Amino acid sequence: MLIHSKATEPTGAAHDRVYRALRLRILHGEIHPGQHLTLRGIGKDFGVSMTPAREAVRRLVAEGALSLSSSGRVFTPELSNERIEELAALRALLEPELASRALPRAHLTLIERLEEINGRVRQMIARHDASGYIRLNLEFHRTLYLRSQAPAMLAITETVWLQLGPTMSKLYGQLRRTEPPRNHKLILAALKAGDEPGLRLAVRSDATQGLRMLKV
Amino acid sequence: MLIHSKATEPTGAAHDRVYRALRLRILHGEIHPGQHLTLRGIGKDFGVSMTPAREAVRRLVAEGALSLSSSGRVFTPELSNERIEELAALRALLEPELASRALPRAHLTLIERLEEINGRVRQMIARHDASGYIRLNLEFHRTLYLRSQAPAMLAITETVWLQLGPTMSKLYGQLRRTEPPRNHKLILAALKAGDEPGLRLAVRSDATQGLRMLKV
DNA sequence: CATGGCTCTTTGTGATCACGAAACGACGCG
DNA sequence: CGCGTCGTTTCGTGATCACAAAGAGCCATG
Repeated sequence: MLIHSKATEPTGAAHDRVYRALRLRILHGEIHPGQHLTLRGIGKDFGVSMTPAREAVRRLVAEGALSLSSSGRVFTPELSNERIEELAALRALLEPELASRALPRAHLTLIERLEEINGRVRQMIARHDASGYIRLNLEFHRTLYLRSQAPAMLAITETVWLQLGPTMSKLYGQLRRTEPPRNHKLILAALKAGDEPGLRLAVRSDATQGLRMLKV
Repeated sequence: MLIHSKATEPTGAAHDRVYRALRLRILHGEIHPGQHLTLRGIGKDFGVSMTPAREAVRRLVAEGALSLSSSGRVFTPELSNERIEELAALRALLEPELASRALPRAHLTLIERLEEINGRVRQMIARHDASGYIRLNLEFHRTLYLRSQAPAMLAITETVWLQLGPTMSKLYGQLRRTEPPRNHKLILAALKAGDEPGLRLAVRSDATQGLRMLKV
């Protein structure tokens, strides 16, 4: 089997393609906590052999997005209460800092883009699309934090999101009521006003509020 | 080649053994920034094939300890000024929080152990052992932070150390003067006094002071 | 009906190989 | 003497295979 391989994807190595696809599925909460994955199954899904699948999985394990049992079986971790609180504390520590660094660089075009994303967040809430809600909520935050010009800090923050991914889907899947993104409005207001303490507070609240409901 | 394999190491998979060994070498600054590594070379060093070497390298790349060029060549990254400042800011953000969480649990036996480690840090400074200094300095911090019962936060902090590893070795290799660990004494004093703001300040200073000298 | 052992299947691990691309070196031309 | 060009070597990538261990299912026995 030496032919085929890409066929549709002109860029990037196979293991990287598998990694990115799996990462998005985990980040968007499309894989349930405790669900098992097999290297041969992943390889078959993406039309590659075990080798690239193994590398992608290893990378995700290193980032905390996946766990492996003593025998090497791979699965999405089920987070304990302490772990959830700790990851929420990390978000509360990192994200206000990122937002604060983005504030002096947040011009009107950025704010308008954030408002547009926020509108789509509202749509997802209205149609009870949990996965779409998570995806657009993260896009809202990432769009803001990208302005902070702190790639290492943003990368670490994203690994925290990644670890929370499967658990968050459980939360928003259970979430029945259509709660409007109040904290997002506060974030936008603080951005417009150049209110740094208010921005930090709003971001911190937004990062921690939802996770409080996750406690078993 | 189906025989041999372990022979000396009864526990753990081969890729994990390679990963841990490489990780320590990077963390202790025994690999210079910009130095190239080859999978076949790593495999030969550890008596394994390319497969476990590749997995170990991939994992370290995921943690930011190694970089790979567009063609897949692996090397320790040379950090830019902005990157160093950002990683220092991350240390300044994370480590005071870890120390603060450890404070209520820091009993006398822990403080005595920290003082013993600190004494060995002084020895390393006296004998101009850069690698040993880095190793014991990290052990000082990790011993304290382990008490905070925040494994995810500690793990992220260690990846920050890992990214700084090769660059730190350059710093301490150039460091001629025998500077005593003043901040470590401040940390120990604050721990004994139960002085939480003082502890945060001392830890923050210790995390950022050395890195200021690294700016090119 | 529960439980223990047995076999067959599934799965991860590591070694090896073919392939293409990048790096390296030397030679020759200007 | 400098520089480009071509052949050689080195390297990463992905596929495939043998192997061991863990799982799952099943039957027999208490």
